[in-house]
Amino acid sequence: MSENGPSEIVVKSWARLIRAANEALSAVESDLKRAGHPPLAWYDVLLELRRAGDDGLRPFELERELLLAQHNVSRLIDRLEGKGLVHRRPADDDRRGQRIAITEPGLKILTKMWPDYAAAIQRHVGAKFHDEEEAQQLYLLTGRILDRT
Amino acid sequence: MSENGPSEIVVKSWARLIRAANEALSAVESDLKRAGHPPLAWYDVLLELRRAGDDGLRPFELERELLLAQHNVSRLIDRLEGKGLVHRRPADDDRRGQRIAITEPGLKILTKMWPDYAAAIQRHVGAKFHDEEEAQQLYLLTGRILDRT
DNA sequence: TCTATATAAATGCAGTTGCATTGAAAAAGG
DNA sequence: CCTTTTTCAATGCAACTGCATTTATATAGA
Repeated sequence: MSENGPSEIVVKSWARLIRAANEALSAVESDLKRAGHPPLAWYDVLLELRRAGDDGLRPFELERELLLAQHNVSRLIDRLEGKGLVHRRPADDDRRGQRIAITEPGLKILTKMWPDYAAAIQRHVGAKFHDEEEAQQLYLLTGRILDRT
Repeated sequence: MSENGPSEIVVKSWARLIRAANEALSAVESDLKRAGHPPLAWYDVLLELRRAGDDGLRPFELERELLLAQHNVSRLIDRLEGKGLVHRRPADDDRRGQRIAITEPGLKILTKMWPDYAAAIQRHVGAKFHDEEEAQQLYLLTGRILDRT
């Protein structure tokens, strides 16, 4: 699969990949919004921070994990901090940097969002598969695109 | 696959679907930009318009085809018109509406972009597959999510 | 050590998107 | 018909994103 031009079927699966991801994402986002939740990006950040524990993460680590641009992370954290969901403190081993940790209210948001988020995933993605096998296949194929072996 | 909560593998394939689409899309977009091309959204619009032929399309038709918000289409057309790539004229059967058609320069953009676009698709998606079979599978699975049978 | 280079993060500005509203014309319903 | 509702498209405003630049600190190299 590494000849010159893309085959017909590659182009078609490219188009559908983009479209399916888009549609699923907007559907899920809109469900969440309707239920009064913050945008998904917030969930992603908070989830990473919960995983990281009390020490939190450096902004540039978040950047790598979430594939966001640097300035974007900077301002996303601004907003989350503004709502009291995360906490900024200087990194004690690098005076250029800081360390972002999740707060109690931040943890609450995560648990409050999850049921609706899970339901939306099931509704807009899970329910479309005929069996678990298909989910597994999609997992594998998207893994290919992400170079996960 | 339509029980209550999403299974583990559904959640994981959801996450990868979004991420793979994102990464592939930004990689392709960045290739195009580096080559001096306009954003992919322009390509999509122009492609639809070329398909539609001389009569062009109504903005709301573009909206449906491309899954864009109404006001977004409106301004996207503004920009394309500004560059002379499309042409607006009043719809003769509906005085509220208009009809958008592609221009000669618009057609040129399409043909100029395609080689680089195709190469980018191949590089960031096609090359990742082990065989055509896998592309076919992804096509099918994303089709499921889009409710194409 | 002292200078040059690289990295961490913030910020100003422009372009884009989302949201709500508006204006106009068409379709529907009495 | 005439009123009400719906549809098509544009626009003002706020939020967000991308891009380039800036500030500060750390690391590398002469």
